[in-house]
Amino acid sequence: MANQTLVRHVNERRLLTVLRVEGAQPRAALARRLSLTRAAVTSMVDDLSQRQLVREIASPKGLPQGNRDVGRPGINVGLNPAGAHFLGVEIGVGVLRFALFNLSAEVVDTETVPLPQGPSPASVVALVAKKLGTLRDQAFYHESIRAIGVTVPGLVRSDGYVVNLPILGWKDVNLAQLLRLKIDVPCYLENNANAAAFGEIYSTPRANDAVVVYLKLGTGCGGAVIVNNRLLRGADGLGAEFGHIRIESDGPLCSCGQRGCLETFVNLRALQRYLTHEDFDELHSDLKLPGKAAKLIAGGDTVANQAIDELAGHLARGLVNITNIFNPGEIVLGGAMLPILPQICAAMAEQIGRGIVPGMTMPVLTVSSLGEFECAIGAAATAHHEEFDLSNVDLGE
Amino acid sequence: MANQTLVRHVNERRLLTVLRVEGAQPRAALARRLSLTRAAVTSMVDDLSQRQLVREIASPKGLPQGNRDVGRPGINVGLNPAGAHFLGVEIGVGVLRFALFNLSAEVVDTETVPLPQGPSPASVVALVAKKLGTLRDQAFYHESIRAIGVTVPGLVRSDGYVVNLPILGWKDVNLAQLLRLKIDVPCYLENNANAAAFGEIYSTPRANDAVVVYLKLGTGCGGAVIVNNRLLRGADGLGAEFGHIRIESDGPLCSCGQRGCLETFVNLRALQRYLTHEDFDELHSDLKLPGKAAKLIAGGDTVANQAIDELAGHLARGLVNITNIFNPGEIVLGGAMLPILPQICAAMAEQIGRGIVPGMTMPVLTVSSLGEFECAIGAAATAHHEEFDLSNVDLGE
DNA sequence: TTAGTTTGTATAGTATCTAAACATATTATT
DNA sequence: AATAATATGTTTAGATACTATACAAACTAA
Repeated sequence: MANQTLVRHVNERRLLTVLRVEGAQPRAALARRLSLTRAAVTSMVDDLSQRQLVREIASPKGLPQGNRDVGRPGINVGLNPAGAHFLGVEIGVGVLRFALFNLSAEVVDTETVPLPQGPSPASVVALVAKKLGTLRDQAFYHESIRAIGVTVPGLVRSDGYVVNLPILGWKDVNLAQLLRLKIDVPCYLENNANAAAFGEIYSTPRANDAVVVYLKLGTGCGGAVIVNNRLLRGADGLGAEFGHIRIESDGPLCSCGQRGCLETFVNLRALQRYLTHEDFDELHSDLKLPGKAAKLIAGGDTVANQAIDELAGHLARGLVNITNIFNPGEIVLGGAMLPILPQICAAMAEQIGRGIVPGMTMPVLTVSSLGEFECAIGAAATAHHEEFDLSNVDLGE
Repeated sequence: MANQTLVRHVNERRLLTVLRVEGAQPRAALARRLSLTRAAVTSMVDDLSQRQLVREIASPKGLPQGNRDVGRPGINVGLNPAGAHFLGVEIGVGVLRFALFNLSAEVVDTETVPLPQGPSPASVVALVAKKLGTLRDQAFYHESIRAIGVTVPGLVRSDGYVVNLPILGWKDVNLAQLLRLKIDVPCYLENNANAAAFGEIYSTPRANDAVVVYLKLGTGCGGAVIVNNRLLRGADGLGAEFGHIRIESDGPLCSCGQRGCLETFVNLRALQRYLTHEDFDELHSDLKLPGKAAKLIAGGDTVANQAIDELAGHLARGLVNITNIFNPGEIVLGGAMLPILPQICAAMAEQIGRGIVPGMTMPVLTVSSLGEFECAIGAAATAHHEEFDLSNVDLGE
């Protein structure tokens, strides 16, 4: 598509994105912001208003251009949050998490549903369809759910196949197709680390040209990179497998078959090892461990502090590589280690600063702001992005 | 800009890109290819024809749709190669290389000019301006040079500053500004590895969604990544510093201050060390060494073969990390090591295959096709891309 | 009250697309 | 050789969505 409707399509997404990121504004301000005439904005607002996506907002009153209080005051135009909703689904181990986004990309509902061990893909899809039905029974959501995003804790190929998901017992499942057969709105599939990263920049928008690296630290060590508000994807739709950066010539055997992978030094099991100097089975990795460790640290526990330093030392070596490769402006850490991430960041800063190539700016280290539902929120953000975000406009080759 | 002219702008670049990549075609074929009407293509061709960018090509005759030979034959429309030219400049150590592109992205002229040690930025810019003048003295190029691309062997920040170029003795030089003051066509600045990578995909176009990793092996070990026909850039405009991936906990001291960097194991000096078991000074690194080594290998020399294997072993460890991070469909090797790159590729394949995460497709290992002028050609490609390539269309936030 | 400023809408003009019709150039069939 | 079939390239009318300009409306400042 590269005809006149492309222009409207682009400008509509530009307008919606500006409203989402910068909030409600009068038409005249939007016209200046988008380098369009007021007439063009009037026409777009009329159209979007009819489609329930934007609305006039009585107060606070929109002020005229400049600081001066002269001139006819504008009427603020803002997103109509209830005009569209997006359901985000995290398929986790033993748990299904839902997060519902409105058009303003705000979380308006969350739910956690237990999942049996080794659930069949069909049963999970049925639970998603059921959640959709339950939401639609409420008049408020009846017609407004536009798309669904689903994340899985593993590799999602661009054709919608879940190639390998040993923790769920899935292999070569065409999850995208299963979803599409049972659900009558567009479904988007995403890896959980990718989604969490995307949720982060959607919830707290960064500059358009920001390069953000995201690391999800939990039972494994997944990653994602965002450039120009888009996820970086490889040839198979994979990529950013930061857990398998090799930081040692030797070391514990990794699930990938190599030795010395970052993931073998930075995960919950390793944290337990650093804390107790004993090696437990991977399957017993304690999701509450980071919380306990955080308490120990707060209490001034030396062993816990040393354990954090040891983990941070390994992670920093991986992050030096990652920084030299991507030159990110920001590195966001998230995942189950959330409670101790501030300590980890603090422990790494100096080592990373020393390791990166001269002339490169040290990335800002931050902690994810989304918490437990980060993947589900990211899934919702993925769906929102596909339907309404400017950065997703396709010029068609 | 998101008004009607955007549509024409996009379609024009789509058309020019299709003609460049797929060759001359009748208007009807272009209309099908671009999902436009024949009328729209007629209008565009009229316009581009007047601007000397495309022309009708008498033979070979354009065949009608399908295999059948019925219907009025089309008149092939192709690029007018002489309609625009782009000068690529490589600022190297002791040498200035020029490559001239025509609109079809074919190299129509190359030249090598010696450069004194530690040349001043101004003197280099003067040599570039002189070359431009000389070309313009020829009637053929008089009005057609549209843009200039310049590469430097070091970090180029997005604001046009060359931050640090110790081999030339430059530091914090605003080269972009110096060029713009002396040269009356748009000038684009690029790091040499980035440019070489870009030249490679421009000379042999890949699929639009191809992920290509490029490594430049010479006195150092630079890199570049291309996604969606665009170079990946970091927050400072840097990134892809593959030479500073750390593959060992310890090792020779690197210029970046770390130990264990890939670059200390994979460069000309290291190759010399593997060949002779003696360590020479970096400054004496012999650019002809790879050629000599290739001859030894062709002669069945055991030591040379072992040296290649040793170098390939280290490089493969870096490439495993890079592959897991980017999931590239292809890895292209280039640079001064060109003569021995086929051997290096062969020696690495198995090790890389073993190291990458399960489920990921092994990238194809290829050798750059451009040779000595790869950076200058890449610089010309950068200029061509900025002026005429679809992948450079900006929707404006 | 009047002038000045800014907003939002209305109207005319413009660019560029699509759709449909048509003249043209060729092959296939009678 | 005449006619039918098919595809190309151009022309024309209509649709879309922008800009430019004008103007009524709503406010502040003098």
